[in-house]
Amino acid sequence: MPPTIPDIVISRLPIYLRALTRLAQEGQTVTSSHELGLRLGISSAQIRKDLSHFGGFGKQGTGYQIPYLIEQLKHVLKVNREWEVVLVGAGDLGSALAHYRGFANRGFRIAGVFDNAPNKIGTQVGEFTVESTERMAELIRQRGIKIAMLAVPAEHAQEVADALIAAGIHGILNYAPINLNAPEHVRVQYIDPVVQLQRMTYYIP
Amino acid sequence: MPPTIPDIVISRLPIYLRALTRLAQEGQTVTSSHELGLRLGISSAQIRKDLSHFGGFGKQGTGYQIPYLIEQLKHVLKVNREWEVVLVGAGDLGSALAHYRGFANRGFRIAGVFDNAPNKIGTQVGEFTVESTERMAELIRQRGIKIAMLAVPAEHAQEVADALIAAGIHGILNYAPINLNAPEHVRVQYIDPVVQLQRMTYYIP
DNA sequence: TAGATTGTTAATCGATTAACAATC
DNA sequence: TAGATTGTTAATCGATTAACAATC
Repeated sequence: MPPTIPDIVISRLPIYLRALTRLAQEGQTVTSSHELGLRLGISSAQIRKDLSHFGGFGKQGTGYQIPYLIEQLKHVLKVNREWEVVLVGAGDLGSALAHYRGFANRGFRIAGVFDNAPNKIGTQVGEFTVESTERMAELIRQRGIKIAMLAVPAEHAQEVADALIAAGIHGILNYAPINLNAPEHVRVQYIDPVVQLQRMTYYIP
Repeated sequence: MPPTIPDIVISRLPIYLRALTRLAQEGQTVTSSHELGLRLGISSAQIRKDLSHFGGFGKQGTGYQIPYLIEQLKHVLKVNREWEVVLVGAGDLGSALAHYRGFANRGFRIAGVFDNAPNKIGTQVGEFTVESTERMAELIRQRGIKIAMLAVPAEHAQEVADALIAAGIHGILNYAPINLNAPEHVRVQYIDPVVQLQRMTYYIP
C-alpha cells in the first residue's frame, strides 16, 4: 500500500503548479527549489520535501525542468485530464463563475448550470441555459460527474449538497457561507471571502 | 508584551464566528465545545484551546453563551466595527462582489469600485459607479482604507497590488490566480477556485 | 574540476490530543 | 448532590527545517 501523503502537502501542489505554469508562460524552462520558494514565500527545503513524496523530479546541480515538473504535478493531482463540473446557483456569483474563462486550461469544464428559481430557469448565462435543479441528478449520473460548485444561498446549501451527494458527487466547492455536513468520501472545499477578510483584520492595526 | 497567537488559531476564529452566528439565527443561546466541534468537524479540545488564548469565555458545566462568545470573537478579530474596502476590477467577478449582500453584516463595506478600462469607467455596478484606477489612491488615503479586494486579470495583479500598497493598503484579498509579492506588513489572502478544485481531484477515484 | 542543487535523514519546532482537576 | 463541561497541563503526534552526501 502506498504511504499516505499528508493533506497539507497535497494542498500546496496546486500552488506550485500555478507558479510553474506562470514561469513557463514567462519563457523560463528550468527552476530550482530555491527560486520557486522565493516566489512563493516557502522554504526551499519544504518544496523539495513535498515533491520527494512523489518521486525525484529534479537533477542535482541544475534543478527542475519546468515543463516536465508541470506534467508530473498534473498527473499527481489528476488534472492531466478534463473534469466536468456542475454549477448550482445562477445568481450574481453563479453567473460570474459561468462566465469565468480560467477553468478550461486548468482541468475543469462546466457541464451544466442549475437553479430552482422559475424566473432563472431557461435563461442564458454565458454559453449555458439554466436548467431546473430537478434535472441535476440526471446529468450527474449520465455523465458520471464527480464535482459540483455550490453558489446558492446559505439556507439551501445543505439540502442541495445532500441532493448532489445522493446523485454521486464526490467533491463540492462551496461558496455558501456555511459549514456543510458530508460523508467521509466527499471532499468539501470552502470559499467565503468574508472569512478571508476576517483573517486579515486581526493583524491590521 | 502579549504572547503571539499562532496564525492557524486566528484562521479558525472566523469559522467559529460563522457557525456561532448561524446557531444564534437558529434560536440557540448556549453551546458547548463538543457541539460546535461536531458541527465543524473539529475536536472539542482544539476549540477550547483556541479560545483559551484570549480568555475564559465559557462556564464549567454549561458551556458558552452564544451571543457573548460572538461579541468576544468579533472583538478579537476587530470586526466589531465596519471596515471600508476598495474593490479593484469591475469584470464579471468584480461585479458579483459589488452586488454581494453578505459583506455588510459581517464587518465590511465596499467604499469604491475601480477599473482602468475606458468602457467600464462611469458605468454602474450595483450601487457603485466605476471609477478610474487613477482616483483609487486618493480615496484610500482620504478615508484611511486598509483593505482591498483585487479582481483584475493575473497580468495586472502585481502592479495594481503595488499601487494599493503604496497608497496605504494593509490587506489584499486577491482573486487573481497568481502569487503576489508584498512587504511584511501587508497581509495577502488568496481566493482561486481552481486551486480549491485541484485540491479535491487528488482524492477522487 | 568547481559550483550548484537535489533528495533524504535527523533534529527541531509547533500543533493537536488526551486527561483531569476545578467548578458550574 | 450528580452530571456536565470548562480551561489547562503534559504527552503525543506531525510538520518544518537544517544539514549534507550524492551527483549533475
